[in-house]
Amino acid sequence: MSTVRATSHADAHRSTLAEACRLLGLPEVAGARQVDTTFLHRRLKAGQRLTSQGEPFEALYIVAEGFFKTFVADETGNQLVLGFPLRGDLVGADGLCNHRHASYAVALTDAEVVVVPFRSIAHLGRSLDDFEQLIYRAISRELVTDHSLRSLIGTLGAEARVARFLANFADRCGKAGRPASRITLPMTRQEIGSYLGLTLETVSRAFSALADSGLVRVAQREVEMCDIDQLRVLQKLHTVTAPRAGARRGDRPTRRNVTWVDMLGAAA
Amino acid sequence: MSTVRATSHADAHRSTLAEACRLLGLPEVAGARQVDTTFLHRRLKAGQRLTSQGEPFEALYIVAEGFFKTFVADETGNQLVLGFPLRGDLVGADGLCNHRHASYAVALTDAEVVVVPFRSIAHLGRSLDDFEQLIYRAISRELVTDHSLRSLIGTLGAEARVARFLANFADRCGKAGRPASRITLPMTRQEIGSYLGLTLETVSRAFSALADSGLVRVAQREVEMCDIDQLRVLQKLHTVTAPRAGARRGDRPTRRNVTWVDMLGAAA
DNA sequence: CGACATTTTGACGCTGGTCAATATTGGTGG
DNA sequence: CCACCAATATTGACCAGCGTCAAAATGTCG
Repeated sequence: MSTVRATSHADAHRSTLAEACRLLGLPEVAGARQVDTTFLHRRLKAGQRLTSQGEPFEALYIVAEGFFKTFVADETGNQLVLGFPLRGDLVGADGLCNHRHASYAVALTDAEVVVVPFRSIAHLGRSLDDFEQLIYRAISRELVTDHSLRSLIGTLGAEARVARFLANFADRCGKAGRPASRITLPMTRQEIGSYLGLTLETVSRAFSALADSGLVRVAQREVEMCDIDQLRVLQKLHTVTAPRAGARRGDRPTRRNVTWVDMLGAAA
Repeated sequence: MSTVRATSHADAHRSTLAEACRLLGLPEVAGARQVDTTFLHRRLKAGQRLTSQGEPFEALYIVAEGFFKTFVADETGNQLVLGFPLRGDLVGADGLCNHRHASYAVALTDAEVVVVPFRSIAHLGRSLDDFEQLIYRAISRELVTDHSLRSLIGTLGAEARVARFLANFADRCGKAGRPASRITLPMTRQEIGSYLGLTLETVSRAFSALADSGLVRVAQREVEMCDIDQLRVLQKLHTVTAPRAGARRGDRPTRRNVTWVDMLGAAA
């Protein structure tokens, strides 16, 4: 169940309403099976846009595979990252308000989404009143996650933000059916920084600090979570921590060339 | 719960669906006049709670009069302010997701809300399919405002945050039918700071700095906006220097974020 | 009038932004 | 296959914005 949802046979390009419920992680709506409505899928390659700020709102999207980033662009053109949707997340809900998308959504990897057309939202509810509740709850969940992010940015220090971001992202990867302990980040340090309200340098330093304290192993975008629970609760992690078992940084400059596989082998 | 009963007796006011639309500032739904459904009002005194984190979700609320603050409380008990809803704003949408309220809503002044019961959301849509769109758009608007706040906190300095907060709050007061140039803040400095991710001292200093530069006049909670447009676009205001268009904190040179432009171009 | 909450202002230190140099990766062409 | 280049990551040095601690001023309510 790693890739495309098993929509029976060859054409895997459509999803039933019941499958959409499971994908969202919400309890299946009553009577979903009687409805023969199916939703079209859409594939995107890395770098492709799904929505654009200001463009007419046509549909909601449920991520079925791959990673996205959503962001707004201010007047000067630089972007502020709002989130990193992955499998099971809703994309495009901010377009309902003015019938115009209020943010960009770009695929960070090859991806696939379930397309929920605006017409379906408007009319399917007439024949199936549980469907609307599904959408309500999905949008409402967006609000809740947004608020928890606000508490992250508003109160915590840089290292704690990065730590919780990693724990949160790993959890979501786990729920999406991927291994949660070893992840490959689909986004750059700059994008993480924009998301957390930090600069890319600070993010990089935070990664190093977390690695020094043994909570994670980092090699570029490959991250292994050594102590997820600690990451999740981390409030403060000062610079100079206790000497950790393992390689001390700085004693072998050229030893840095260890690959990701090498590190895993050495640890075992 | 008991408070509902307490205020529901006798002279409690009611609103029609069309009135709710006007209150929300959204285009009136077609066929709204044919429906005889009316929504009960509920009055609150200053300090009274409208929703509580964790309590069962029963209804959405549209603020008709007065000011609120919404906040979440972490494990240690101190609160993080999420927003300051006033007339026309939706309150309680984060409860749709898990049928439990995810935040507190407390009246900062004597207030009045329109109660939209959960049952109405679920069943009225059947008989009037435009009604659900009204709720969709109201919730979606919450998302959009949340995102704009994120950009505020993530990128701007303390004085710019306070300046834009004042401009934004004044605008909303204007839309709510109050004079926008002279407002009485219903919240404390600490609550503003929590909302903006700052300490109360920093908020106070920002007020003084803005007053020194002549953009506002501040006397405790009485604020007079002398130059709202300047406040709205303020990005940096160091000390007593004239407001010059300089680089904002957290900004990077334009050449460094060519990535998203490339992405947009490539994806088109 | 007195106790308390809120606000203002000051001094100091640390976190994190800024500038800068280097290392690593990935892609392209000779 | 290797040289070359752009994008990304890492690390260091510097310092300023904002949090922290502290005290005084102003406002509020009994």
